[in-house]
Amino acid sequence: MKRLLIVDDEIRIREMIVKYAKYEGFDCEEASNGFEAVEKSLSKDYDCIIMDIMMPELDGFSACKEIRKKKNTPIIMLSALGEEYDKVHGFDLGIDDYVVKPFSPKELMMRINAILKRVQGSSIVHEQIQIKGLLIDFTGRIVTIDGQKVDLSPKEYELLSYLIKNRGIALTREKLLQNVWGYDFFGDDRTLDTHIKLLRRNLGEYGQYIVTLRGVGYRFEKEERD
Amino acid sequence: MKRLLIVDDEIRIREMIVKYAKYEGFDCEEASNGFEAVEKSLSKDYDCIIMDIMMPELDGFSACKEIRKKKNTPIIMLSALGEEYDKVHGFDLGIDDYVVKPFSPKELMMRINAILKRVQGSSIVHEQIQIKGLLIDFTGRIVTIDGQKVDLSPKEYELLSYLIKNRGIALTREKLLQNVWGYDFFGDDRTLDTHIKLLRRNLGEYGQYIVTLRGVGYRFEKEERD
DNA sequence: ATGATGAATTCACAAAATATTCACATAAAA
DNA sequence: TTTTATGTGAATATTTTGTGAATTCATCAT
Repeated sequence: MKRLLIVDDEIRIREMIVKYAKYEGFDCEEASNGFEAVEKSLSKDYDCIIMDIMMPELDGFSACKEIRKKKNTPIIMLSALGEEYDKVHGFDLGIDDYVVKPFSPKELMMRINAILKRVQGSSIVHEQIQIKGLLIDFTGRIVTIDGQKVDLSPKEYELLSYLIKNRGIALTREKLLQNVWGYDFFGDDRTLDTHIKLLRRNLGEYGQYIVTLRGVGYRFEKEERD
Repeated sequence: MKRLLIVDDEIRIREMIVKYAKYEGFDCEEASNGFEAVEKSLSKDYDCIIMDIMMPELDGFSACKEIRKKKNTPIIMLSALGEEYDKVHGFDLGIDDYVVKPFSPKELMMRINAILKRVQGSSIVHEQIQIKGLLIDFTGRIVTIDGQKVDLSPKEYELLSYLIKNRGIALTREKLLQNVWGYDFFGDDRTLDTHIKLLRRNLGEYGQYIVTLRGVGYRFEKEERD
């Protein structure tokens, strides 16, 4: 039986979803804020998480980000109409789908089923990007160089991911900080440099692919055609 | 139009796939064994390769390995039921997806489309302007002359950007200083000239495109130039 | 709780790269 | 020719990044 985690601060919404989900044969658990959601989802394996964006304590985006650090559980976001549309649409956080409130329970169930089917069918398919000998496996969160695993810290991995997913594009320092650190980073100027340094070191020869754009930021060099 | 390479020793399977793929708007080529597949895929750029595992001469895995030495073309493997173990093994070789035989053509098409979408995911449209051999890619912040990267300092790049975006238009020194430097530049008279000099030097033959308008400023020549 | 461990961040400089200035050469207008 | 504006190389100033060594944080096992 498929197990879902329903996250929303409004109990009425949770109950509504749970009711329909049970009817569809799902096993449901609930959480009323982001913290609970992160906690539960990391301690147990759910087949899918349905989570609201606006919540007290910890919002849906942040919770999603936290969960993604450790797990790949599919996540469907519930967003109020017009709320942070670009962010949801931006997909930076690894959201699998989103449903706009108010939604019909039927619609939501369809989305859940679609995702479960998709995930099932391709659960072994690893989303990955390869640049010559450098392979980033996003599904497994593994980076290898010529087949040898490279040990990266979480931040280094996040940074590399973002750079590589946007390879060939000039990324400003601000953009990098916003996307890898968060929308509220006000730390030291050298934090980014330091991580770039560590990343370059760990990537060995591939470190050169990270080119610095003076006065702007960095860019991961796109592989030239063969 | 997307180009596929279909590799299978059974002609009936190939034909079946080709038929559906053409219907979906793909351009198809075929190979009946691993050797042919390697040969073809290295001499041409395909958007995706669909390849059977069990084949005479050279099996799918070995062919995949060979291809990966040179190219990163997405590969979808076709595996007979019961080759489960091989699947996992296959992913280490850089296979992008697999489909179990017997499969529905629709399923295969979906996988192909999914992969093409994924691979092209990062290829967002780059805003760029080309003047003969001189290409300015604003998205990547890269300037190339006949495909060769040109190394420009931030100011040089900004200056070139502004000139080129306003090519064919006479730009006063004042306007250039205001737009490239800022509304509060009160430096030396020679600052602009010096940067123009450096820029011209770095642009080689294309330096001539920056024409000086005595008593006024500069203009980036629109097209013709002898 | 406590300490050990590894990661993230900060800090103070070092090292580059870039920008600006200056004195003078050159080239175009008057 | 004289005047005026632009081009240039070299010296100097400024800005931006890179780096190693703390320091702080967070996590985990004891």
